[in-house]
Amino acid sequence: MTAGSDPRGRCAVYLRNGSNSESCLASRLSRYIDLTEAELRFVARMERDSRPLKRRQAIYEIGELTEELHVVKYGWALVYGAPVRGRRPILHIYLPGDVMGMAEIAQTHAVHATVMRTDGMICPFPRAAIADMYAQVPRLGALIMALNSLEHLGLRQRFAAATSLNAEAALIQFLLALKNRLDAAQTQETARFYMPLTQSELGDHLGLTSIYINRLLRRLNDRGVLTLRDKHVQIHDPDAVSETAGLRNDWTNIDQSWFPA
Amino acid sequence: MTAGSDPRGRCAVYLRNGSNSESCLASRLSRYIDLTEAELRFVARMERDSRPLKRRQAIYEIGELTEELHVVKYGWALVYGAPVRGRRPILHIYLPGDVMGMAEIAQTHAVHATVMRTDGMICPFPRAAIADMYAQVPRLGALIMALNSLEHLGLRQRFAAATSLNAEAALIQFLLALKNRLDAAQTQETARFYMPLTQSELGDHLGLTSIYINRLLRRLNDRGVLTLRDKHVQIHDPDAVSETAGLRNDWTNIDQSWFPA
DNA sequence: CGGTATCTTGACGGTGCTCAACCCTAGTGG
DNA sequence: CCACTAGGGTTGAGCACCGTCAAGATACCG
Repeated sequence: MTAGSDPRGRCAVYLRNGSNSESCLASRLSRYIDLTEAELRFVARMERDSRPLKRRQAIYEIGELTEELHVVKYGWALVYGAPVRGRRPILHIYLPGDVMGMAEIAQTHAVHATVMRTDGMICPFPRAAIADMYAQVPRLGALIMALNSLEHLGLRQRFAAATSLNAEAALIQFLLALKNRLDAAQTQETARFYMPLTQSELGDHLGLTSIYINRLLRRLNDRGVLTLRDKHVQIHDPDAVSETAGLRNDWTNIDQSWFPA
Repeated sequence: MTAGSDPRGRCAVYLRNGSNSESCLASRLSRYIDLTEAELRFVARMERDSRPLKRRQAIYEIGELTEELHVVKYGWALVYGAPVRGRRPILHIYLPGDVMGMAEIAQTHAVHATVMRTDGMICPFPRAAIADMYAQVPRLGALIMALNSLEHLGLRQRFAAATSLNAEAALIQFLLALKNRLDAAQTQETARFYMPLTQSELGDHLGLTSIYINRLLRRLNDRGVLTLRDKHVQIHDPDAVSETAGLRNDWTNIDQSWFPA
């Protein structure tokens, strides 16, 4: 199985140290550093237990006690904010290889709901493992922290888009950012990529109505910029897209100069 | 000097362990945990060097090499995104006691510009100190991480506001969230609080024009909800405000159950 | 095959932007 | 003391982007 063949984003990639792994987290981490044996063992322990989930199954409900974090082994998960004016904003999208719950690690109870968007598999691990990680495999802790900061930066970017771009540019920027993330997770690498969200969900994520999303997609399709069909996005005019989006790709490189030895 | 007397947010509060400190960071951290001697020493080292800055002085320019993080000792700092359509979005507001640069710790060069909004004082410290902190004073590292997650959650909240609230509710929510943060930093504790941003800056932060901000403020003033005059916000009708904002206050308590001993 | 979710298209209206003035205050220099 | 400037606030007229409402068409799923 080659990377990208499974729309849900299963991972089966070769790590740099020669071994291979079905762990999306390990493969993603090894994109940035060569994992030591101890680090690989720690990651394996984080993914020891795994739970298959169906589409629409909740991982956290709002207000629920959250004693564990989760690694996404495969599948997509959506983070929903509290309902407001009859609609539920989608605050974040978790992809395979992501660690879910870092943003809420200071809370005893879930602030937002997290729900599987596709069938998938997730691996629960106790919150205290984060502290253990810093003590036992500090370089891994720093890397996880760095990846979390990428999530933070991505959110700032989306915030900037929501506040200062028009709807079309925001939509294009979202699709481009998604492609960057999928590429960084090594599950896809083409101009055509899997995107299972409905137009209504796109609207909830971008703060637009599904009706307007529909009109935008039609317009972009008619102009030959990009196509969304059969849950796959195909970018026909990457230059036009990159230009209107004006998006940095922060997902490919991270600075390790401050990492502990 | 009592807390809140200085509009710029100078700190001179008594720590729980009996000593007192001029460090906003120490006072803020000690709001959550009783700092040990070693932890206090570490914080003091982070604030050893301090640099006075004037309003409008840049801390980071976009693209600049960032070898250091900074603690805000007093004053406000604004994070500006790249210019887009002639306007520069304000992505974050740093207040006294905040650690600046955590969101960009994975980048060698500044993604966003950070500029002093008021005169102030900041304390640079090397990025590697973050890694040292996890090694030497792990509980402090976990706390800083938790505070960073609060910043992350706050951004999610603002994102939700930008995408699913109308302009009036977004403005009210912003002011309320600001009050929560100021209260958590123990620099203010009243219904009236310092807010030095111009209407134009409020617009850049909320994705609205200064003209519309002006109309909204006038409307809220006429309805007796709140007043913004002389750089101070006075909330007259807290109930109406809380209701339209529907805002959680995550800044008062954090979960320490997973902290290392 | 029935029922539900999703997509599509049209007509209309409102929130919030644009453009264009004008005012007020503080600061500066003559 | 006053002219001049810059930054910020205030208000009006007009309009565009995008939401709302409504109705069908299509695809998915039991």
